[in-house]
Amino acid sequence: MLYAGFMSATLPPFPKSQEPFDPPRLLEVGSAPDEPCLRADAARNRARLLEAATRLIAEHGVAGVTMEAVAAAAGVGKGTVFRRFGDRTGLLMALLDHSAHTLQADFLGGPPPLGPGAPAVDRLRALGVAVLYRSAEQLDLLLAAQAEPTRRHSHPSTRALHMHTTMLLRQIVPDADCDLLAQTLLGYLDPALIHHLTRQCGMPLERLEAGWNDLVARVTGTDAPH
Amino acid sequence: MLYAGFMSATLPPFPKSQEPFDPPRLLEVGSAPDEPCLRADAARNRARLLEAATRLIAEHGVAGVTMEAVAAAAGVGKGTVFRRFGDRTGLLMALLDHSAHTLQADFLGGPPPLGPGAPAVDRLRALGVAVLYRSAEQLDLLLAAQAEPTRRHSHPSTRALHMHTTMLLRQIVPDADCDLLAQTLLGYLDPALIHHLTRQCGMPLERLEAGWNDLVARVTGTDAPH
DNA sequence: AAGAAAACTGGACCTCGGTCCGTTTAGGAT
DNA sequence: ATCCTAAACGGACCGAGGTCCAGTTTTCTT
Repeated sequence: MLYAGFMSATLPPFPKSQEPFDPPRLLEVGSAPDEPCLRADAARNRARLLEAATRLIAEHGVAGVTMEAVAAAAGVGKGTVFRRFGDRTGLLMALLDHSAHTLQADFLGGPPPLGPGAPAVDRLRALGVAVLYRSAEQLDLLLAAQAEPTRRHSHPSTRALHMHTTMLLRQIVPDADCDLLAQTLLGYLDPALIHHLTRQCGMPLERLEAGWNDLVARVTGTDAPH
Repeated sequence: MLYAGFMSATLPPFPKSQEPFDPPRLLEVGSAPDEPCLRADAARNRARLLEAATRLIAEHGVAGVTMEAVAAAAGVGKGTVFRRFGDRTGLLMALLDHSAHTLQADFLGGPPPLGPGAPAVDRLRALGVAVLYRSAEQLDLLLAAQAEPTRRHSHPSTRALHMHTTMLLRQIVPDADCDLLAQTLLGYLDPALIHHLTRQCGMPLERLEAGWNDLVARVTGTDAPH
């Protein structure tokens, strides 16, 4: 959605297909029934590739996920991997897609306090904690998937999280610049930061969790929980 | 300071030199008179390389700064560039070193409100604004120099900024987890975020500045300025 | 069923960051 | 002045990400 423009612009008469890539359709709420419907062989190869990548991670860690290795392990050519996922980041993101989608479903339509029904502050608190633990779980993958700085904030799942946070904030502090406030809050949940704090500084997750609650309290001007 | 360990560990009997690199000595306050004192030729080449890199940026933008191109432009071998700066990030960082050092001198010993003498809250506000404008100026370089997520928070200049921020916070809200609070605040000043907000969302710097002041007010529980 | 367009495939190829190691040189000691 | 050694040098080399395009397969149309 950022490259599509210039990509198709650069090949006037030729195959004209291009603009491949995996549609990380996330912003839609429920499970979208309208899969982009890949061609049968393409869908099969996509599945194989994801499976191969997962296996490689299990065996050699994220660093072992070489585009060539994945291709080989899946029994396809390298070009196929790139056509499907765009680049390495795209492949790794695809691996994270499921958990991202789950999280999203949870805060959009799941049970309170994460989902609708609870007061906004509580939802916000729950959101941070949920993200925190999910990130801690998949930290390596998240770090590796971290796109170049220019794209970080454009990824659909990031956008969705940001939109949701902004919306919650607007219910709590309607007069603030909730857009910026949301960015700040989410910054606290950045995988790189979590990595630094937990693995390099040795902080336990509980402290980060407390820090989140405190942060929410300060930023929204509400009381800390309990 | 993170690699030194394992690097020297991997070459037992050999040249044993290694652990090359540019000492980004930043944490020392004044200008350190004890340069690591490179050999004459090394110092000359270092200067040439930085100059060449600067020229390349001016001509082709940051993307034009290829290690090989820099080496060629400086009339040295590629190995020399790596020996001096470790990797591309190191080279780019070195380019930023001067402005980083200036900023640091300013908040450590410059005139108020940035330097000592003003109330801590004012210093904190001034700090954010200063960082904001410096980042906006050197945004491309900062983005390109952004190290892999694992190292981001270990860089000396980042550490220094963090330490200083923590210290200021401790004077304002002694009972808070100032370490985490500082991380949050600094997260707001992350180049990637600034890039996103100003260039992708089209926000003017003034809004970011206001956002910073508001954030400081909320986090420290003080009043917004004016 | 046949034909054509669209989509997909695979691997040769390119670039660039990073490593290695045999050679050269600075500069202190004798 | 000479020697000696640690330091610096440079460019061949390697691996990985990413591009390209000629050839193949699927799917749609008639």
